[in-house]
Amino acid sequence: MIATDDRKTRLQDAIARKGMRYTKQREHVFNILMDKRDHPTADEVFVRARRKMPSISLATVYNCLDTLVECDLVRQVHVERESTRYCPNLSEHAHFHCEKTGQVFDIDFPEAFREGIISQLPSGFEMDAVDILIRGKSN
Amino acid sequence: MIATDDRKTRLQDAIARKGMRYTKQREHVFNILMDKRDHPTADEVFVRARRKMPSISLATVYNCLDTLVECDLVRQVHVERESTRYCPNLSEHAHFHCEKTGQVFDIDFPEAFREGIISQLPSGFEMDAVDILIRGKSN
DNA sequence: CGCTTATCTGGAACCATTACAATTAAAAAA
DNA sequence: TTTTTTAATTGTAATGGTTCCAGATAAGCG
Repeated sequence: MIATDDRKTRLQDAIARKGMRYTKQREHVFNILMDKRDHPTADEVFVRARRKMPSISLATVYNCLDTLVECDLVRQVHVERESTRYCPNLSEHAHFHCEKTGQVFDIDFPEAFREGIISQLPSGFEMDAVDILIRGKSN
Repeated sequence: MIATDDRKTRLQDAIARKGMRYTKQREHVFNILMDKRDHPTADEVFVRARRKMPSISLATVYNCLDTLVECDLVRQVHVERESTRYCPNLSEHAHFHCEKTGQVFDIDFPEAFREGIISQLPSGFEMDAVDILIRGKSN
């Protein structure tokens, strides 16, 4: 299908741009993140990956995830010191962590926020990125 | 001195309120955090603590820090998945993480921000707290 | 097709934190 | 004050997520 072709092309381009190699493992891990955008941990990705690729190793899953982050295709999400989660949503957004279920949700946040935060910085501080984690309960 | 007395009273009250016991170790660890508000890790607190109390153990430092968090006297600060840091600033603020030096700074943020974030939440989401981490370079 | 070298793999190593069991010491009771 | 109770401290072992390593495999260029 066209959507899947686009995805593959995007992955190929991003990897080529960094001078790295296209591998089945990288493609498979990327597809897992794109198919179910539920902020899985490396271990959860490993479990899903093995279903269609039983020979993949946990080390490779970590390697692939690092590569995807490096290629700006996915982002890491940190909740306290829990296992790192992975998020393929590249638009600027915050994360909501439900204290009851442990789930993580994407929350859009207005453009104005970024500016507001920057305007609050003392001189001499230069911002590269903001991570906003909202803790609470959903439903 | 009066300032130190106030501090001690505050610690005693907070601990008593939770029905816990006042110990030299807890007092010592609390003083370390209050004296130099530079967001130390448990290990850094351990190093400082041993200078005046050579017999204190790392396990105790972790226990004391947990207690202080429990008693709402200090807060944990998380930067990516690095070691947990501890912050005695209880007012609502963000943290700035300098990518060059690794230092963490407190950044005030306007009341309006909290409201703004809450107003952005879809219905069914209830916020307890927000953690804002600004990544960038200072000086 | 062959060659070079990045990537993959399984397992060992690492590091922050937690768990545990024995010892010590708050602080309540006598 | 002394005794008693039991929470807190201590040193060490265990845990869990992640990284490191060395050998095997496979991209992708010529």
